[in-house]
Amino acid sequence: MPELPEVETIRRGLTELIVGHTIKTIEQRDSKIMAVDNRIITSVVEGAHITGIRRRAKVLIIDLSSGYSFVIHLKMTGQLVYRGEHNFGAGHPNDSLVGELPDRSTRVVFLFTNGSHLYFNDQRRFGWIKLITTQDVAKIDFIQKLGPEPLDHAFTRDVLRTQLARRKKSLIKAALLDQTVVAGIGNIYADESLYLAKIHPQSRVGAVPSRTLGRLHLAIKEVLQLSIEKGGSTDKNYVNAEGKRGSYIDFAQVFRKEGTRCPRCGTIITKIRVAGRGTHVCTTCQKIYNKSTQ
DNA sequence: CACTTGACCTGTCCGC
DNA sequence: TGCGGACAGGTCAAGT
Repeated sequence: MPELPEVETIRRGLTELIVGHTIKTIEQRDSKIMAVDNRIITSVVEGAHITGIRRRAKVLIIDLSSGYSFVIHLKMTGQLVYRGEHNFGAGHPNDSLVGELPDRSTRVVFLFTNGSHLYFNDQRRFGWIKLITTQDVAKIDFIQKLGPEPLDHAFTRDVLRTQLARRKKSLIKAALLDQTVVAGIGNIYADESLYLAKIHPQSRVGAVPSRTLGRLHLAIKEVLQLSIEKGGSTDKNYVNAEGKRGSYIDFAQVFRKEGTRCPRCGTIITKIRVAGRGTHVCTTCQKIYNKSTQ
């Protein structure tokens, strides 16, 4: 479940590993994931080199010298793993979660002229890769609708308040998961941010006091920033560009912590269902705001 | 328009 | 041991 910190970690890793590389060819093994006409691959991909890698929300954008870009969404179980010409064989003594590649969940393979490979693995096949002109990336409907990047300086307390004002009747967790409100937050960081800000996920947005939303703004930034420093969170599937785990999950306060004690007050953390998602909460620390008392 | 729910997928786990 | 069903959750389509 790559969210903003995981995708950012992959972006940084791939920037080191493949920017400047020239693409020899692409192997599309699953048309549900990627279905680009081979004539287009020949004309704008083969022989092009990678000029840069960007991220918007949970989307990765790989720019090519030909004026085209790969737009990649990892969804739930997508991975982008690089293997140099010194391929890790089976039993290589590293902490890679991924064995020999390609394997049965490999959907797309990028082959570079220096003999190295980039593998797109996706167990559940929710992810996708599109190839469009670099100019058109910003015109993709999904990207156009995205809300602000939470780690940008432009994302102020007031921006969060304004964005949330459109969803006054929603449960606050549902609003945080809405990519048009704030971009890049998924289930893990929604739960962690709400815990840090001491807001119950079933609170109605319109009932949460303005200063409490200020606390939430700070919590979102803190949680995402810490996770990037820890290389993201590996629950089961996520790996970075080198196939290695992230360690943020060890720092999580509530996510997947049901049955353990709240670090702040000692209450047992419970797991409930909010907005159709498994949700972790300390019912003592996290206040529920419901009536529009404001 | 605002908001909620189900579908898309596959691997894993739990109870019988 | 095998098997059905629930569950995982990012995003979109369809529903209220």
